[in-house]
Amino acid sequence: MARTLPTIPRKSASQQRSKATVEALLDATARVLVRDGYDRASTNRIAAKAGVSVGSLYQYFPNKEALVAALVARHNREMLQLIRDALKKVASLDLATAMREMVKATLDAHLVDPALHRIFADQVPRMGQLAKIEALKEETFALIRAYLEDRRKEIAVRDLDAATSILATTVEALTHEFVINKPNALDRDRDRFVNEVTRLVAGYLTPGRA
Amino acid sequence: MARTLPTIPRKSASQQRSKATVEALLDATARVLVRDGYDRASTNRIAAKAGVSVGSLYQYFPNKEALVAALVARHNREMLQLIRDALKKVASLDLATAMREMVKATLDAHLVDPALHRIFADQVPRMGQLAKIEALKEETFALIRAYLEDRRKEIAVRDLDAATSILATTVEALTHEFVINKPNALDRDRDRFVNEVTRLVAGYLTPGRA
Amino acid sequence: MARTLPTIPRKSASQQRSKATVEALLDATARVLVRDGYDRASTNRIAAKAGVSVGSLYQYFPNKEALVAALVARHNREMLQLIRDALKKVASLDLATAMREMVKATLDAHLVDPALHRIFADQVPRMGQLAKIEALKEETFALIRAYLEDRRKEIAVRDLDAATSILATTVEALTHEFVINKPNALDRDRDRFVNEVTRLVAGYLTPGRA
Amino acid sequence: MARTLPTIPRKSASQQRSKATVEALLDATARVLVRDGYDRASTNRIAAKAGVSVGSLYQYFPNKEALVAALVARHNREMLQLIRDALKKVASLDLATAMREMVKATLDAHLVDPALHRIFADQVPRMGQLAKIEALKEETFALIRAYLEDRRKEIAVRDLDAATSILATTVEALTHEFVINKPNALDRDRDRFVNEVTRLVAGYLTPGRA
DNA sequence: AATGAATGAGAATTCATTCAT
DNA sequence: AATGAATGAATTCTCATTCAT
Repeated sequence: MARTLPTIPRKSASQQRSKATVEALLDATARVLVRDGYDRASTNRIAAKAGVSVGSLYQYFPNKEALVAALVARHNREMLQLIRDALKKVASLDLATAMREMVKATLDAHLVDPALHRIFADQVPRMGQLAKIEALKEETFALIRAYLEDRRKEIAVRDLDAATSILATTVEALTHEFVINKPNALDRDRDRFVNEVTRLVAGYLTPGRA
Repeated sequence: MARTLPTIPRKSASQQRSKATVEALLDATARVLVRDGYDRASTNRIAAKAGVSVGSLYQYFPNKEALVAALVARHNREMLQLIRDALKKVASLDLATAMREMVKATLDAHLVDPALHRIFADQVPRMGQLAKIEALKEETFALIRAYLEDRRKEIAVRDLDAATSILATTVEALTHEFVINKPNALDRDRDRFVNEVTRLVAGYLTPGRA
Repeated sequence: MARTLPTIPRKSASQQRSKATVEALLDATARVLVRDGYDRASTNRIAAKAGVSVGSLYQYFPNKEALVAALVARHNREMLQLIRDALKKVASLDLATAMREMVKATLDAHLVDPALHRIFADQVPRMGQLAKIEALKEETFALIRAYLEDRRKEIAVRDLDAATSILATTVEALTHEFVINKPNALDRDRDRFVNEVTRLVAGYLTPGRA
Repeated sequence: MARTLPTIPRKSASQQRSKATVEALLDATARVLVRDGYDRASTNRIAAKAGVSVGSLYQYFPNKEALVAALVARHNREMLQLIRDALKKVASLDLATAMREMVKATLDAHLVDPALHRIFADQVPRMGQLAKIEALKEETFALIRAYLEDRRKEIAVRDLDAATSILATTVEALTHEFVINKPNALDRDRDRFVNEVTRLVAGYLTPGRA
């Protein structure tokens, strides 16, 4: 029997395969990290879980850090997408409403994969490449900052950079704290959390109004 | 006349020796962590830096985690002491002033040993015993909460627990963020940082007043 | 004509490699045990002697105990094979002759590698997995028991299990004692040893006949 | 108040104290061996259990092996005493009865401290000094041999040394096997065990009579 | 004599990474 | 490109023994 000739161009096929392998590896990394913790997440274990040989892992990632960094990046991209979408819709809204949407989006972002997020926060050392994967922060900063610029007149703070930092950090930290350490409070009353944080930051930007 | 009995108990000599060894080990751990990072901080390296044998290290700490945990605890205790002292003096002061003192104390606490603090934040995995040691922040919570209780009437937030969480988390996170990622801003204008954070939290507690 | 497919499966190469490594490790373990004793037989030393890295050792054996257990098992299997072969041929023979063959086979078994056998007896702690590996002597028990069952009528002992235990233990212990502690006696007069032990056990099974 | 002068001569006092310490150490060794196994029985642990400092342990025993050897020796002495007493009374008795008494005494000896005996058999490596502490065997051999000499005429074996070896080894091994691996059988029917073993060895010495 | 802190060689084991097939 | 066997440096931890007090 004649061997069937491949109908799909080789390159494309292998490109697709590559992509699938990379995704499988990232998925496996996430699962192993969550299940076993960072310290027990060896490259061999991850490759096995991905149904791929260690050799293949190193075909796509030069070292363990790069693998984890890629996963962090993917996770951040997913979170960022939510923030981006939310802030896109907010341009025309008043400050308080805009802040509320931002808080909600941040919360949604943190709920994308809380278990994985927790591992990143608690166990993955932020050093080397990992230290730099703060792209999430940077774009969030830029987005917020752009919105505030638009509303400059309504805002009581002169130094927009500082205000943006404070805003972003506060919302991020409070969301993180509650998602990680007080998930029950959120389950019970998500709206109250959003209200309070919104009030906190809105009050900061426009004192006296609240 | 009977031979004078030794007034200093026998044990004290070796007890002092023990204590010195433990201190040396903790100091060495701090130095090695800061210099080499968590991953390169092996027990042998730490013992060597402490001028002590590995055996001695394990005489006092059952494993590496316990050693680092003890250091974290010591560091936290030092930071906590500053917060405690500040809040002690604050009982009779008005809200805004009290908040300002709290922010200043938190900042001082973070400046006790920023390099070490950064290692803890970035590299030391929070698992096992380490996860629990954050419990020291429970005392901060209690202290703040007690103050707020006293001033309950002036405060616009009903749920004191939630308010305390938000307050503590916000001040801690902002301080951390600026100490770690924007040290220059602090060097340039520490007062402005304190002002802004104070305004943020005071505004949250007593809206309309600011 | 289509390219000839490789007749030898890909895997076989690496499978053979694996097998060779395992064999090399077991051989090295035996040699190191005999030369240096159990306590000095470190996994690193064994790996070195096998011309293999420690890592490979742990690829195939989860810990030192498993390695030694595998060696004990291999040794027992070799010994058992001799017993098995001997008892196979003995089914139709009379009791005294059968016992003699069993004694001879046991002696041969103990002479497979007396030095190694001595290490096992004297130095290898029988704990954990090792404790269970003596289970191989269960097959000896079963073989003997089956033979006795066949000859039940000629035997003066009612409880066959007890008789088998006594038989097996006696022959084993005497052989061990002489091989280990009185090798000269055996060198001088192997037949006398066989005669005496045979008489001992045959007399037990069929008193009055001897 | 005047210090009471010691009424008991110093030397004797400290000699008694020494003896007590040594006993405490041996007792502690036995308990730790049984509880934790040979590998986990460290000198520090033993000293602690004995209520004595490690330093003191080394005052009385030059090294760990000597300590264990002393314990083995003490245990053997206790066992031997039983054998000795039994064989003393047996001089005038006929072969079968004498053998029976010897088997019973051996069994009693093995029941002195079966747990400890098992540790010695299973876990304590017989090397160095330990290899030589077969004094038990040697004296037992001598005692049995002396008895057989007396009864030479009734015995069918010419080589008394060989016969003694076979006798001693057989009884010892069977007793050991049953005490260690078939304790239930003994609990149920101790007499049967004694009967069978007696018959085995008596039949060997005086064939045709049984 | 006793104490117990200190020692440090050495053991088991892991895991990121390489490379022959 | 994939495979997975092999590598070996590095790490944690133990424990018999010593010795200053």
